[in-house]
Amino acid sequence: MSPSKSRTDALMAGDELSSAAQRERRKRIVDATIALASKGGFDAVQMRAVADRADVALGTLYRYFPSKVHLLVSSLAVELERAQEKMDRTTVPGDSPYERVLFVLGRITRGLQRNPHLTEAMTRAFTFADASAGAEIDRVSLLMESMFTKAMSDDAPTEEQKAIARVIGDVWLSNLVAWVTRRATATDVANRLELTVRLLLK
Amino acid sequence: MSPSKSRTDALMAGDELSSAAQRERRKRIVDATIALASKGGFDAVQMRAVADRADVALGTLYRYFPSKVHLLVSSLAVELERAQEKMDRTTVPGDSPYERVLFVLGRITRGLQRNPHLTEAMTRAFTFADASAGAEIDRVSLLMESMFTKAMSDDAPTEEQKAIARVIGDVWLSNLVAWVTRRATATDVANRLELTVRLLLK
DNA sequence: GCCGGAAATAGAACACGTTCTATAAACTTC
DNA sequence: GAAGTTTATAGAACGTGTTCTATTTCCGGC
Repeated sequence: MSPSKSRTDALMAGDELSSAAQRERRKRIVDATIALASKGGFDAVQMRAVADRADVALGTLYRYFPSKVHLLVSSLAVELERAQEKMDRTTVPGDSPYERVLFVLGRITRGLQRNPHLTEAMTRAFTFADASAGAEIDRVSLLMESMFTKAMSDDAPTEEQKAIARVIGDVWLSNLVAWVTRRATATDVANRLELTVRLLLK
Repeated sequence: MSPSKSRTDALMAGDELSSAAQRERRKRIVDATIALASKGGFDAVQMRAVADRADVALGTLYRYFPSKVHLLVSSLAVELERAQEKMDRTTVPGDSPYERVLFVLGRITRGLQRNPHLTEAMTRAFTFADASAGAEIDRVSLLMESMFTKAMSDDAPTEEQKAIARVIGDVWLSNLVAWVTRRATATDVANRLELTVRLLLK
């Protein structure tokens, strides 16, 4: 089914690229993706345009990322990691898990809403991903989960906390999608998230 | 943006087609869609193949459903309505909302899992839909919400119950997608749903 | 029955994701 | 530093969703 799997996976993992030139190419590709997505959303991330902008050949792009969905989900992971790092450098205010989770949620949500096109591109790729992008999806899911468990407590999360974090993640994503597709306003999203977290943590 | 909107909407609404021939065409199209999706999932629902199988021209197909996503989401609505009707004829067992919701959830989930390809096609279309399919999406969302609120109580749902139903719907969909993309087993899904409903209703 | 406009048809055409081919450049290893 | 291998390049080619065109069929009002 996928003859060159191991090589491709190695390239996708990203941390372990043989040469500096390759790490650079990869970065240029992700940057181009984010730039195009920020400007025009999912549809504007056209593989030929990404290749052009990143100054690589189309074939090279496909060697690094086996599909548009992989590309966008990997970029989402990159963005979430950035957000996570920023969050780690912040002291999250609030006395209860409820307050702290809401703070984190609000912060990230507003961050994403500041760049609607990018958010649209990434959430659509994320939810459209098929089995072949399972690894990337799991990576993002774990990032999200840990984001919320960290907000609940500094200690290692309990199973229940993980479950709560997953539920919050699901609701969060679904509301982000609703916002992106104009079926919900930013206020709707904030209200629903607040309500959800209340149901789960109060 | 969409010059022929009103006409298209009329056709899409489906209940109000001018002639019997048109209602028939529409039904043939949805049937063909479901048949193809059942056999090979999202990718097998090719517009030319749907048109062929429904015995309509490609242009006609597009007159009735402006995109593949509209087509699949409308089919999902049809299927959910069927499930809802079946459920309405059933007396849902269980003394608490918790038990009753779990029953409904388990029933529908197993129903969908009996036809994995169809489920894959529909959930992917649903989550990939963009703003232009907002109406269809809302229709399906409402169906889902009412499914769960009905399980909670026979009376008109409170705001809190609606909120809970929405959260359950979000988690349900997300787990269905995880199952469809092989990131979760049927058991995983059942466990997570149970856990979620417990958190919300116990 | 006939006419005019709407709807349906067959099929070409186009756009973009993806794959393939042939060639060139960049590396490894000796 | 030359030979062989891997990686990158340019661009053609292909598949499928979507749109367009020209023609034909259908349907409601006369």
